[in-house]
Amino acid sequence: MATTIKDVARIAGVSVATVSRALNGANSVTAETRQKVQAAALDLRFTPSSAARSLITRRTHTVGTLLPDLYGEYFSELIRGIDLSARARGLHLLVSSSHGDEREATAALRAMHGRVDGLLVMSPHVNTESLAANLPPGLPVVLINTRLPEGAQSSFAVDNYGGALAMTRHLIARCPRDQPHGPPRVAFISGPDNNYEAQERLRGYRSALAELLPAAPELVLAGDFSEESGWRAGSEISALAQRPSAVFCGNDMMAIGCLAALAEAGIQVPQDIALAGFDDIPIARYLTPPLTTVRVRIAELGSLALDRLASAIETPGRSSVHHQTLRAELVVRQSCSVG
Amino acid sequence: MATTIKDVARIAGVSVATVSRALNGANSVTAETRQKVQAAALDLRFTPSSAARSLITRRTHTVGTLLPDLYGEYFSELIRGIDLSARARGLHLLVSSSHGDEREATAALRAMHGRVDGLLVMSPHVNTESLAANLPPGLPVVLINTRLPEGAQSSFAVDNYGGALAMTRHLIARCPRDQPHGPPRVAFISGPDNNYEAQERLRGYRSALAELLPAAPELVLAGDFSEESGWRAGSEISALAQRPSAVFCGNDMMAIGCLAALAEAGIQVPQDIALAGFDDIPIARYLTPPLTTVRVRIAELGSLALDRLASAIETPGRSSVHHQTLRAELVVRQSCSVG
DNA sequence: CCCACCCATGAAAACCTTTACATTGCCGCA
DNA sequence: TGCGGCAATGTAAAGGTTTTCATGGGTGGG
Repeated sequence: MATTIKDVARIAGVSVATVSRALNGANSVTAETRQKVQAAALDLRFTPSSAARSLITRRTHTVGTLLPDLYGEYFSELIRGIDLSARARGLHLLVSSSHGDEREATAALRAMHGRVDGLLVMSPHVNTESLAANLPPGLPVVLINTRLPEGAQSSFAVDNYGGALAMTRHLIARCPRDQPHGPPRVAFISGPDNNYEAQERLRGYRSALAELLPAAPELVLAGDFSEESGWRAGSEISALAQRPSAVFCGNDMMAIGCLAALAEAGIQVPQDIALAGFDDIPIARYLTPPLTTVRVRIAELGSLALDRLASAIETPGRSSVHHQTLRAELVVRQSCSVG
Repeated sequence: MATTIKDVARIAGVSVATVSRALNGANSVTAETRQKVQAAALDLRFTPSSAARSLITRRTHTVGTLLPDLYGEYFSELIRGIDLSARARGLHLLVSSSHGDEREATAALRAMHGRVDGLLVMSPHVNTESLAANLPPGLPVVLINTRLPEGAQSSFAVDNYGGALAMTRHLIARCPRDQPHGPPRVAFISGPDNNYEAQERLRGYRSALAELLPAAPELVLAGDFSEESGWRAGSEISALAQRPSAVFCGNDMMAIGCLAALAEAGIQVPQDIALAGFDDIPIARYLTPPLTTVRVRIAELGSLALDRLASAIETPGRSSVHHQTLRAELVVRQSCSVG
């Protein structure tokens, strides 16, 4: 460790205060003095102790992210977007993830205490109360894809409901009424029960069904957003006596698994059945067939949330809470083109 | 901010030293006193300031990771593995990525100064000298997939060379000598030039070629590990007058892009051409056709590296440097089954 | 019964930086 | 010439915790 600001002061022949001022760009320092100090600092490879600095400054220049998981391209993209904006602002990124239950999540929350200037939260296990209870009062927080709280936090969300609604409508409409296989029938592979996004997508599916096929029963298969669960659901569908005309998967990962299961069963997409996903992860367009999906600008979501958090950190007083919902747009590719 | 150790001391009616001892589990505290202190701490929602603590302890309980990028499932998996082990040890994770050049990389390196107890480095832009120059002398560092240095850092690597060698051999062997389409010919889609892993994989390809097809010229297409570059290379291959019998992609992402390009050109895999990737990312098995690839236990790689780092942090003296290479195993799926 | 020792606790130093306040020296103006 | 004021720098406090050393009281043995 060794070299501290005192060493620099000694070598440069000035006081520690002057060193601090010179290195932090304060204006009341002679050019000559500043140069002496900088030379000494460079010479000694001085790097200020961030612990000491943040002890007095009460700034860590670090933001924390609380994520439910780190698995798959969705989070990969999200973190990428967050990281992009964070680095642009000179902020460091502390990641915490995979907390299975609320106890773990609040522990993670408390652990952030004093390590971060702000928090990006995307977790099904965290609600407004537990945030208030486990975080220092003034800490800026931005929520991602959680239930819109009445509370004081800004939030960003994707229009999961609208996207799912549009996609389900599309899947119903693509199937001509007078086709030989009977009426259109759309199955839905759901995400984890406690996941807000999954719930919203399911809600969108149900709304469209109620609207366009009020008589038809819903056909929902349990999934958990993993490829494997998509595969299992796909197998179930293959075994069905009356095969649906389309399968709408709660996310792209499950669509990938489902596609594999269908292929294994000799069911062709889109000829025999249409397939759609949600998220438009980068590889979606490269599947065979390219996957119809709902585009969510995941990286942008992360970027925007971090931008918002950064500005909340910079201007602590003006807590202009605001909620933004990002549109989700239909991306029609071959996996559900009309035979 | 407010509540500090002093407040707890006042409420509990003891000194700050006793509070510190009681909360940190020191043995020389009466059960009664400890209970009083804990009650007070709980009551005031006291959380120690990590800045103050690490100022004196010289421990941050945080490890940093320097990654070249955050794009795609490879890094998603790597971080997942790292995070898994980190959380098991109560360590926090500071991620830094996407530094395009050496200047950015060293800046990121210096920024870690004092924020972390150890560093996990996987970057093409960082060498032993720049590590030594930009980090405090005693900081434990573990390298991932870099050129094995003579230096004092432990390192973990995947046997990229061996994996590529085995895969190329397999691709050559699968093609019977007396088949109508002529002799076996294996193309290789390379990764970024400055990437050590990419270089090793290319080297493995070349070795196998030199060994089994000494007369044949190599066929290397430029790629950069992204799906898109795989797609471009796939298009080039489709347009080739004399089509190779197999394409070996430097990683799975490029294989996905390449597969899409081939499909678009009406070339069937594996009937018309065999396709193989590298990494065995989770979705590889769910492609159509399922992708033959080289399995790299990516998450395990991250876990092991972090475990190593953690033990280096815990026992600073015993700097038992060691280098470990993880085997890469062939995973044969349908994308290169013999027609 | 007294003394030595140990155990629980308290007081204070140390960690390193920033910053409010004090000081010094200089210039210009009266 | 003397003084107000300003610009540059120094001094010291503050930030919250851990830890060393000191202290006090109690206990066991002589």
